[in-house]
Amino acid sequence: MTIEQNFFNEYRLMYRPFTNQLNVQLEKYQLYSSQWAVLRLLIDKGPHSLVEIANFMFIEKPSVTRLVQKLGELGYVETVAGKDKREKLVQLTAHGETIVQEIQEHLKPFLEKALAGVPTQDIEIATQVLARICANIHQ
Amino acid sequence: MTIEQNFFNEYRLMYRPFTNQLNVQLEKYQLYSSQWAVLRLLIDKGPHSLVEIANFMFIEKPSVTRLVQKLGELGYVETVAGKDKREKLVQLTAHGETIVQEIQEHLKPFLEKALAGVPTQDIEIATQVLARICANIHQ
DNA sequence: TTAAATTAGTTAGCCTAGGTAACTATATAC
DNA sequence: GTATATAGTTACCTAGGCTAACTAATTTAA
Repeated sequence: MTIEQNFFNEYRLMYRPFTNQLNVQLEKYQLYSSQWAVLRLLIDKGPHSLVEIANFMFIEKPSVTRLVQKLGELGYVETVAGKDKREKLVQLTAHGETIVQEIQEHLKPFLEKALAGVPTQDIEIATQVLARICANIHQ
Repeated sequence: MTIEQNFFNEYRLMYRPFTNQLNVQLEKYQLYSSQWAVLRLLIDKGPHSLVEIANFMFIEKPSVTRLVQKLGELGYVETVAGKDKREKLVQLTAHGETIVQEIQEHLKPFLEKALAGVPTQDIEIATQVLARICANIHQ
């Protein structure tokens, strides 16, 4: 087994357990991890159109439509007119901003437990590796 | 955004694009990445029962049943009697072993391209980080 | 300046990769 | 010898995407 194969093996092995447990953490906010990813984007980088969200998350437009619809029903986001009549800007509601901050606090111990015993520097290196792969994959 | 949040952000962002492209690579062998993961386990660690595969991959028994059924239809694996009449051991067929080696060669450039520009040492660190998280998550 | 092409978003229906509940058959414990 | 546990299967459900085909608005080009 090469070092590359081993890396991607571990990468894949972690995905389900982590996502499942994250979904459990998010249950009390009626959210799934995919929806949480949208909220994270909005709080970190401000309002975005649906196409922008799709490009950022590397998913297709119809997937974004559903995610945003669900977040809208929960009252966490709202859409406002964009720079032309086609575009919709998605932004957090006041309630949404409060909830996102609450969730971030709620998730903190979970994420810290997941990374327990890992030196900060190693987390940073691993983060850079993942980002680099993402860039490599998209040419 | 904390360093932990940033790590898991990058982790999640990479998942779909990578899996989608891996599935494209595996298309000519009529395999999906989930099925490939089973073949990888069998070639690396020898024959396993369905329950063992489930435990190793952190998925449920019915999911393994389906994966193994599909691999059986393709002629890549076969099941033989286990240590009692309930247990089935899943092992690669002769054809399966040939194919797995062929696929590993086929995937090599793809995986290397994905990790292009990443120092070997950083890959190792990232691999350890992922393995540690996996362990932390399962207590 | 109108016709063709492009872009933002939606709807409908599909797929992968899982999951749970409930079952059968065999094995173990009391 | 009955109760419990274990290996595997079947049926059905869910998350988190996908493509194709559409509408409405905008831009390009003839």
